[in-house]
Amino acid sequence: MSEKLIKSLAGTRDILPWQWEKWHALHDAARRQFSIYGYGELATPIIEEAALFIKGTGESTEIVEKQMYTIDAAGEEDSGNAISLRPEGTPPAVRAYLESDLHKKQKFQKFWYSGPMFRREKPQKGRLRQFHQIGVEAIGGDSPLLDAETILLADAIYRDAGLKGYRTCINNIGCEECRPRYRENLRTYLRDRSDELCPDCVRRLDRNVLRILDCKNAPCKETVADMPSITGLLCNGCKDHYRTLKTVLDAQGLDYQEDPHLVRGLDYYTQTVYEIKHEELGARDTICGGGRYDGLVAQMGGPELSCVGFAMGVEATLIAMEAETEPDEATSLNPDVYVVCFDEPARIKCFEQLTMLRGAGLSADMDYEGRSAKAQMRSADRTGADFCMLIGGLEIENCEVTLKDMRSGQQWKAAWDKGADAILDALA
RNA sequence: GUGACCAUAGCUCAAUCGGAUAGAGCACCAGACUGUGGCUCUGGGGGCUGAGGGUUCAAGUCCCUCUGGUCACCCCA
Repeated sequence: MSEKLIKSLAGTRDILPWQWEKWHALHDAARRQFSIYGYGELATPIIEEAALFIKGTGESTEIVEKQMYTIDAAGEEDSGNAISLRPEGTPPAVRAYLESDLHKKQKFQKFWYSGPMFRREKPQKGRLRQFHQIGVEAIGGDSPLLDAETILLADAIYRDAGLKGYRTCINNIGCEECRPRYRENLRTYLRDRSDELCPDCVRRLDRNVLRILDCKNAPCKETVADMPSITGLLCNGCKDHYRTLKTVLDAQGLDYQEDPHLVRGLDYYTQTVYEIKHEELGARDTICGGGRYDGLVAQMGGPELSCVGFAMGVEATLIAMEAETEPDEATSLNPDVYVVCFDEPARIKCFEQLTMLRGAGLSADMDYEGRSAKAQMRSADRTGADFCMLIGGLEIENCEVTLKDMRSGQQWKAAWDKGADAILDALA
């Protein structure tokens, strides 16, 4: 073994058998709520044409510019066949919707998806290069009720999963009409005060003014705090949309807060944007982010359609869930029966009983390493077996098995072919 | 991508100023208990000190590079 061990790539993780419980708790909660809310499951490939994300996610976004894993499928430079590992789920969902002509059958569709996404960035806790998202896309509806529905859905999933210390922030960043107006407004306002801004924000003036709103530097925050918020500059349509959304959320009793400085990173968001944050996560505290993307479908060559959606970060959410609960023991398999072999000649007969137990639908296991009876009992105890079936020369001679209740310590005998029945009776 | 900090047994951590064979708890294995788990006691296996180079009589300890992680930034789930 002088070979050097190959390790997993930076920012990628294995999920080991005992780590699945929380993972499934979240996914099961999500599936329950998707069914209740009427969202259909959609799976799309992990690889897509790079152009899908360049057009969809946005050419100038950091994700597309620097973080996409892209290879040239034809093995040639500029062959036009570049394919990418998906960095996010929305463009593929829209692509699938358009490609399957679903909009011609029924314009309005609601989907959910879950799976791995890939972004080449510096790994950190809850921020991996292969990470997982659970997301929804409601395509073809412009009602603020739909915005409310997705927000309530995300909340329902978290409540169902037992998560507590999170808060929901919402904002409206304007439509194609009023956002450019606001952006210009913001730019002229801040340009006069550029000496108060950090170097990053000076750069943002031209590239992405809205991002200055959630800069973490104190001086920038102060400068921005005096700004007229976008809420006052929204067009009437956006104002109405936002007001209705809040009315609906209020009526549902959802605990949320307005954050006029909430801005999302992707280009395609319009109007409603929201984030769910968790207190345990530190600076990067968003566990779910979403909003409306009314221009995206048309931009990708489809009809003019309005959409809303969100994406939950699975790893980030799991960190939040783990922070809230006591670190519990590694989950064990808890078989119904563990078969213990007293002597070597009995081993094959033990396996015979093991198969019978399994055939009866009981979860059962045994030792395969030829260890002592004592060691086998320890294994039985550690895996959390409810019963042991003990077999040695004595039992085989008498054509019976010895059974032991691991909680009470009581032992009794059963006929060789009645072992499984005896366990089933004891379990009932 | 930028900056800072960190890396010692399966896990959590020790190791004085650069000094001798790198220790402890937990976990694991075995015995006490000859056909039986938990509790107790006793013993045992386990380490290229993340990898590679350098300084030195001497490196876990100092310097450089790499890898990985953590934190903040960029950005975002």
